[in-house]
Amino acid sequence: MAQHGRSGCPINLTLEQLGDRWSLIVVRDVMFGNRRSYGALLTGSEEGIASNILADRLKRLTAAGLLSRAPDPAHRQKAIYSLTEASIELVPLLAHMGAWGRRHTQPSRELSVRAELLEDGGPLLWEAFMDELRHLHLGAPRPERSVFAELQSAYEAAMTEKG
Amino acid sequence: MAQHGRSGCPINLTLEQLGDRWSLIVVRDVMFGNRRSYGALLTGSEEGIASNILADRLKRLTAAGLLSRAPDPAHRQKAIYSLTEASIELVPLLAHMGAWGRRHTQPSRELSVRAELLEDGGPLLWEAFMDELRHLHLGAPRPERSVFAELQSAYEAAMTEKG
DNA sequence: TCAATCTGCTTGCTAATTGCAAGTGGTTGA
DNA sequence: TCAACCACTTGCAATTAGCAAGCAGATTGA
Repeated sequence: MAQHGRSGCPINLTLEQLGDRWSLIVVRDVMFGNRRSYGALLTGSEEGIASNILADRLKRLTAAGLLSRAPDPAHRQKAIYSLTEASIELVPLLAHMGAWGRRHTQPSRELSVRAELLEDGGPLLWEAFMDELRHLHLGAPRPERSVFAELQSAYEAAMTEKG
Repeated sequence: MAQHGRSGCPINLTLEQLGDRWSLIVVRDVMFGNRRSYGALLTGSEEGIASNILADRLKRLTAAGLLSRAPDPAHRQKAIYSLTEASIELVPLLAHMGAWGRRHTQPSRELSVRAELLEDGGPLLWEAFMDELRHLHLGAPRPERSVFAELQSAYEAAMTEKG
């Protein structure tokens, strides 16, 4: 019952795993950007994560069971990171974070369209997206609907519109 | 459009405000524990927050518009901290964090009952709770249902059961 | 075949943040 | 009047963040 942490409160325990400035950014990029390798996460990073911090977070998240790591058959040096069921179940949390941020911070338009879509779609859309992530990361059968493609095309449309 | 932060992504901006180990703990204690003063937050802290960190977080959260600060008429030195509309709208986020923590960490039973109630109640319960918080913190009219009392009695029942 | 490049990290180093312990100075109640 | 109280500060050591450079194995191209 008594865990090593500060308290047994589930909110606190979640915060102990994810309560820092970078862990959820990494999860977000794997999840919504489908960036699956160290290099893709480093160079694609909107926020400019430092290489040592990325390396550290990949280790911690893997140790915590939020990412899994497999060798890339096409490139012996490379590893492929995948979401786990635990991190896939962060979808509703990230959707709410996006929704709150959209309302109470000053986000840029292009980077908000996905959050808006997720918010409007609600739990039904989240479930569909989670099913798709289970296909992409856990080898589950491919679902009919591709929320990922919907989010991506909305994002790209907003990007070209911006120019 | 270009804000001072790392990027304009709403998830990132939320993380920049709340992505640390203590900010949401403070909000949680004001929200669910109705701890409204520095002393109440310090001595009631389940996780044992340090006094300087509490002082720092109260300042930051107030500056960010997540708490408001008013003098206590009964005690000139004291201040009363209240939630704002922005922090009241964190209810769904905290509910999801509790739900995720219940599933993917090892929380203690007593500290999980409120999270369980919130999870089972869903968005309808969250809205009722938010209405009550608007009454307690923003002076809105008192709603009929007191989710606060429901959560509290469930928590106390679990505590006496534990002994 | 072999040099150039790429990839996934590591290593130094400095600045900022965390957290403990002790202190400070106004406030209150007897 | 004075001891207890209360809301913070301050000093200091330890951890963490973040920049810049380096490095070894893998791959690519001529």
